[in-house]
Amino acid sequence: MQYGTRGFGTYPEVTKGECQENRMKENSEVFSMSESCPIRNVLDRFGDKWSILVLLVLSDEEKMRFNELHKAIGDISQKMLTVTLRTLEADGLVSREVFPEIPPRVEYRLTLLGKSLMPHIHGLVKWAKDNQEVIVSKRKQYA
Amino acid sequence: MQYGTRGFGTYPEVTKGECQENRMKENSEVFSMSESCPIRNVLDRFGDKWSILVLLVLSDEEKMRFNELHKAIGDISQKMLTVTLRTLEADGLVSREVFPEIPPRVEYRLTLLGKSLMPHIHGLVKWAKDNQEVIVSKRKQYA
DNA sequence: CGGAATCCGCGCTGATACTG
DNA sequence: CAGTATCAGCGCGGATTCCG
Repeated sequence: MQYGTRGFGTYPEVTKGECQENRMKENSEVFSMSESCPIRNVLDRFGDKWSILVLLVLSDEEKMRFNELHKAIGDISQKMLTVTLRTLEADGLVSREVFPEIPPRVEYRLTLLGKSLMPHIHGLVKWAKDNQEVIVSKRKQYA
Repeated sequence: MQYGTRGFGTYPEVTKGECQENRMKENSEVFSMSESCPIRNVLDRFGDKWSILVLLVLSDEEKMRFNELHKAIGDISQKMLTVTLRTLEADGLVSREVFPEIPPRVEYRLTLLGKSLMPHIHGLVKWAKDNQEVIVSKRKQYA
């Protein structure tokens, strides 16, 4: 089992590197910007195991209940679904509405901010779909 | 330190869920497709800590040597840079050319496949740049 | 210069049990 | 139904050392 398969693990104080200016040249798009770069601060949020999947599933329906999401994704644990949703909510990408009923009902939906992100996610997914076979085969060839 | 900050950790046999059909509705874009979905198989590769950053840096120059990449990224360890580059190479996104000289010289560059991915990455980065302040502030508000 | 190899700690993840 | 709480384990990532 070589590395690179996935994932993180430890992650102590590494990001203190404040994105290191990244000295992007004329291509510009200077990342640094004061204390923290968007790549580390924002994109890392989708580097977790489930965020993108949750966003994709949510983008298919106007609103979804907790268990709808759970079934739609399938192999996510309750805990991680909760954690992922909370994070997305904290970032303002997903809204959470609790209905004071019994049994409880909670509806999740994308916020406007969340919706504004989706085109880019879908672009990435389309690329992934278009190229996954090539990539998988290359991956096998690779000694 | 609450969860959601980042990262993975253990990751044993989870992906066996073969993307669970994901029953995408009329919005279509059926993911499943036989044995594995592109999201899990391809996008997960960029969920690691460095891949996107390496691709971005590489997209700025036609070719880069190992230590150029190392300096450009700044706070990546040699090991992780090597691992990341090897993975990207295995996936066919980056090419690696070794020059039989002393001292050794190795040049990395994006392949055509890698270049075809960049527009989507840049789209994501632009979104992140445009919205990072909002997100960071929302994150702070969130109790 | 550009790695390879090794060791090891930290914290995310999943499982399980419990609750209003 | 929609969570919360607790816990243990494992694998990622960093640091270090060595090499051609």
